[in-house]
Amino acid sequence: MKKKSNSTFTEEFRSTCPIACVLDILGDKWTLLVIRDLFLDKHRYGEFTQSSEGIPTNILADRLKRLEAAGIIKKVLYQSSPPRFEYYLTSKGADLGKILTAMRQWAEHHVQGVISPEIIPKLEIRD
Amino acid sequence: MKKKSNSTFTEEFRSTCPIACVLDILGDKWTLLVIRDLFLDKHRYGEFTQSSEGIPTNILADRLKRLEAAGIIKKVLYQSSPPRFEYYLTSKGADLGKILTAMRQWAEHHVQGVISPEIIPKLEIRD
DNA sequence: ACAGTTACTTGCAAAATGCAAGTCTCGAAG
DNA sequence: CTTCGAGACTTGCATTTTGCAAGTAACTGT
Repeated sequence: MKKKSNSTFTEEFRSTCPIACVLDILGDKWTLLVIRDLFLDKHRYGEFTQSSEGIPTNILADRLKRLEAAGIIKKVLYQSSPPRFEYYLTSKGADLGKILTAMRQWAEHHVQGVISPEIIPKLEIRD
Repeated sequence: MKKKSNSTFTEEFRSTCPIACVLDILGDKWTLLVIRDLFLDKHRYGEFTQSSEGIPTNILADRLKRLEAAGIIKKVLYQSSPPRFEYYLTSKGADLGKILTAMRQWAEHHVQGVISPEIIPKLEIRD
């Protein structure tokens, strides 16, 4: 009897390689910048749009949806009329810090002209 | 007198943020998979095309060109008629190892079903 | 009643990606 | 010779993703 491939895995990911999987989740020009902003203590839609790279609002809305679906961020209601949300990293999302740190260090060594932001001492997580 | 902004920096990069710069260099679905393959001791065009994710050949050619232009990889002639090249990481490229390691570890913790490849003991670098 | 704020959504043009097929150079087989 | 096949790309075009501008919706403050 053939085992039915129930797996959403193959639908979501190109291969079982961990690098490929990570890229399928956040391998594009914008996703990690949203994550970066969360690490810089930004939490609201408007704050993300104000970052210097100028993310288009439709892309931002899409990325927030995907990141929430992936369990990397969480939407938290902060006002009920009209309903408004803040976005926070989950612990899964907070673990991306190591990737961002590795990127920052590489850029500091190898890309002339980068200016690294202050590191936020304690990060708020919502699971 | 206004200083003329000679800087290719602003043409190449969206902002001075190190994360944004790294993403401008390798923030897409394929670039880091080519880098991964180099870390797995693959060096020829044909080897890259055979990886399980199935990179389209036009994309591969384009990424190799960009990575070479960015000083992350180096083309090395291994046969002269017809001229054939192998691609090697430069030391700048080899420093991306920390980013890949961080990604691998995140995936091992947070993505069910990934299968990590063996790590190649000593990596050949060509500067 | 009306302007302003926040958080999106929609429509469409432009760019990037993906697939198949084609090219070019040479080495070896017949 | 002539053809065949391998390796490394390139080209053409369809599909998908991105980017920009404008629009919408639910309030709040004046």
